Amino acid sequence: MQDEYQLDYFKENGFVRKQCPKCGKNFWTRDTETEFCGDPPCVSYSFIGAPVFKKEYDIPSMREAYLSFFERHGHTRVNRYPVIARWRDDIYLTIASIADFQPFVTSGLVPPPANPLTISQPCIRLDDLDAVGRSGRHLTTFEMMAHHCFNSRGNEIYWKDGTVELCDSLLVSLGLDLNAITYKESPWAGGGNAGPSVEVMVGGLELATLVFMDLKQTKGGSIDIKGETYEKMDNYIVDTGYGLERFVWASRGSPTIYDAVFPKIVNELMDLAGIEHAIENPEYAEIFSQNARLAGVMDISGQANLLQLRKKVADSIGTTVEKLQKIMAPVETVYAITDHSRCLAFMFGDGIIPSNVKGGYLARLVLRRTLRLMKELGIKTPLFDIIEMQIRNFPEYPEFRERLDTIHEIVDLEEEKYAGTIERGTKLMRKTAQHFKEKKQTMPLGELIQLYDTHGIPPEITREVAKEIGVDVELPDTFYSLVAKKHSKAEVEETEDLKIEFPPTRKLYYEHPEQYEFEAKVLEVIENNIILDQTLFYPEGGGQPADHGTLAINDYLVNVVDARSINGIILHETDSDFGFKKGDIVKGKIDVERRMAHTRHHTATHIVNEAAKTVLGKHIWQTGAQKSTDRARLDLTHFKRITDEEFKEIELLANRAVMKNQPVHIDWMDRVEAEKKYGFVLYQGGVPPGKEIRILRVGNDVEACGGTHVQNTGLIGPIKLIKTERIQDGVERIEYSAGEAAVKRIQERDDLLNKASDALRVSPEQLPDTVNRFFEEWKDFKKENERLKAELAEVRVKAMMGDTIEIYGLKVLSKMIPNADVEELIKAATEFGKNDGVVAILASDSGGVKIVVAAGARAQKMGVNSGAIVREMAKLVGGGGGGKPGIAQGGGKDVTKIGEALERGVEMVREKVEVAKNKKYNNSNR
RNA sequence: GGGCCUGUAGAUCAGGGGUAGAUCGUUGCGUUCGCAACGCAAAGGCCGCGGGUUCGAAUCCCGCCGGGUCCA
Repeated sequence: MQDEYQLDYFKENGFVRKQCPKCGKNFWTRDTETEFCGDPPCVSYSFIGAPVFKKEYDIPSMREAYLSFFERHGHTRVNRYPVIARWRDDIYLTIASIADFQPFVTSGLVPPPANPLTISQPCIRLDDLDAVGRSGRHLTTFEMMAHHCFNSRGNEIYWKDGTVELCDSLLVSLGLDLNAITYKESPWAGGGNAGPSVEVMVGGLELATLVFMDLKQTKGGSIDIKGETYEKMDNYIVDTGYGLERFVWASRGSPTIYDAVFPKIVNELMDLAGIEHAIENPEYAEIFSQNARLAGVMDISGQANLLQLRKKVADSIGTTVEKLQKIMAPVETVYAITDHSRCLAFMFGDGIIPSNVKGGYLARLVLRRTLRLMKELGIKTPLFDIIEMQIRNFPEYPEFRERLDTIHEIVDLEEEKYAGTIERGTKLMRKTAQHFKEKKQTMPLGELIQLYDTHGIPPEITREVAKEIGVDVELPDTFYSLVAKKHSKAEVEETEDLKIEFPPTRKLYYEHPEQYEFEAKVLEVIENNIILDQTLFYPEGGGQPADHGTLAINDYLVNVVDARSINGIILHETDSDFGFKKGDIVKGKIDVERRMAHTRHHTATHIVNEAAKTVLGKHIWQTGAQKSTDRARLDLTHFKRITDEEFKEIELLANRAVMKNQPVHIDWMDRVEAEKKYGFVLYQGGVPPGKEIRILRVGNDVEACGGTHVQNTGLIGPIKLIKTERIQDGVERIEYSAGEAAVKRIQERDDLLNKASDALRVSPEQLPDTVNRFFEEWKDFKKENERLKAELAEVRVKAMMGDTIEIYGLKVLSKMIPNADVEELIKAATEFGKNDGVVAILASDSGGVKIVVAAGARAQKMGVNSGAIVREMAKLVGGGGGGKPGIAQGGGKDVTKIGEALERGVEMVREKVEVAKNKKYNNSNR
């Protein structure tokens, strides 16, 4: 690997290769005096208070300086991509500039938008969330300035030498002394690729990383890195990343990156929090500088490490940890809020919708964290105001301002939701804490994890409430990592793809969407799969299921039950064995009805999507769609439930779009050109591979889409929305039917309505009122019934009072009440039980056997247990029962045994009382 | 995508196989010149929906619908 770093450029420009005596890593420098690799902890920051460039920059001027430098050096400037990586399914956020070009450009499948190119890509990384604000250098959101160059064998634009030379020239153009640069060797691997790389160190700060990506991970590859094997790629890529914020910081030499990058916002927030931030005060500035220097050489992710940092800083400036903590903590919190709100501005500006899953969850995570930090400082300003401040501070992102209203609504809603969670959580915590207080126990860790995991109660709140209640809690620093441990990682399944080498199947379904029969030559037969040279069979894709149909030679015919596309080769799966051979000419026929239903639903999906966007707002984005013959569904990001009115409006607009009978335009376009013209909104339904993409336009909706579509919207027929469903927080699903399926759906609805109104003998118009009336009446009758039963019970009790027999001074009633239900028996028995020395044993024959026994207080004292009596009696009638000593019920099936059971009940009373008496007698004799 | 929690009176929640409860709110009565407070009383429940187990389900099991929350 070390040969990889022997660049001609280094040799020709007087560089020397050295090994760092501290970390053992190799590095290149022009300055023979340089001893260490230039990377903390081997060295510490030297640029603080000593800016490295000839002038101070802010974000826009630095970005412009960079991009125009590379433009002057033959690169094409490319617009930034969104921070939400919508074109990828493996990551939610754009974490690096190269992410913009993965996977298709880097794999060579799709040409880059320009080559070489330069870009300044906003990125979000939440890995070091805890360190943000404290370290003086960590940010969740940063712009990665980059120049990329995509080389292929025989067509190299520039490679390592050119890259390092460009880096040198850039730094010189900014006024840096070349001797100050150290290029540290640092092999890079990630995401299935790898290659040599150098880190560009200046003043102890890593300003950039230059990666030379030329390896891909392959089973059995010849190059071994960290236990994985790699092989050389045919295309090799210059992947650089220059930290815009770090460049600005280095140009200013301020104590923290936050003060360098957004001084205005930091100051405003300091004011809001009532903190004096006298960064001009030398003494104060020195504390922060020292903190940043020391933080630069330490890992400060856990509480313990933070304390260690505090100690070091306190020692070095001669103060106590407590005093330092008092000064640092609030300021660090302000820094964190500044960073987080900027992160949120980007997330929401690019249209992320908060959710409990996926990317939306990350937005919620940051948002809630920010709210907690604000609460800590007592900042009462609505979070939106701070985000708005950020957005107004980015003149270079005008697109964010257009979304302000939606962002306002979303943020306010999220703030409300969080307040609700905290309120519920606090209550629950109080209850739980009280419970442990009463038991005089410490609240165990498991309980706290449970509270956080299932109810989202952060440990800060837990601690606060515990203090208030006065109970001890077990709360370690590593709380969050313990929570993380509780959740095991999901296994990624690997799909084995079939290795087949054929020319791509000619797609007749695109060329002749109106045809249903075709002839083709059999190219290969693999088990039940047939590969043809051309086909009308649409393979499953874009949420549209595969076509079914038949393949035939003369009279010999087989059914096609599935069609799949693998790298452009279409496999036709058949349901039975067949005698087709390579070279046969077959006649294919697709199931027209099935195809038409799919086609209608597919075009309808685009129309519903457009209608939903009009009704709900521009923020909605398709997250999934599925079509079938009788219905289709569309999942959309939306931050609240779709109301009935909106539902109807979407349906109406969709049908209007149909009735306009608009043409459906389908064009194959160069991918780069299409992206330029329409933007990423093209990729609602996913990102298709390839240089050319199929662009579908219906009305205002433009999407890359590989499905089959009608030629004019009128052919869709009616679109009937069926229902909406909230499949996740922040994602709404709309279900609908189109064409014949819609007609059937409407008819089904009518049937339901008719059946319901027929049952009540009213017309459908009167159904709501009538149902309402019936329901009200039913409730009234129920109450009436209950009252009457109570009354009846009273009457019965009076009437039966004379039928009791005396057992040891207890009045015992044993009676069968024909046709009485359990409730009546209970009411009567309870009524009896109110008379003190009474035991009521009642039974009835309604729906089998029902038994109820009630015993008054004195009877219970004398040993009568209703539950035991019922259990015994119920056994006789072939059932079971139980209850409390005062009242119990049970039942069985054998009606003929009722009399016997009643007798047994009376007997039981006698036995119980006798047993109790003897016991008492024995006890008193002891 | 994978967990976990949850749905009971207008609101907040208890109960967790055996007669559906508490607090607040509502209404009426009492006390008061009136109000607040207080005292007494009452009204208000398909215990989310549909199945299953059981003599019996708000309670246990399964499915659906709704809400919450964590992880990647």
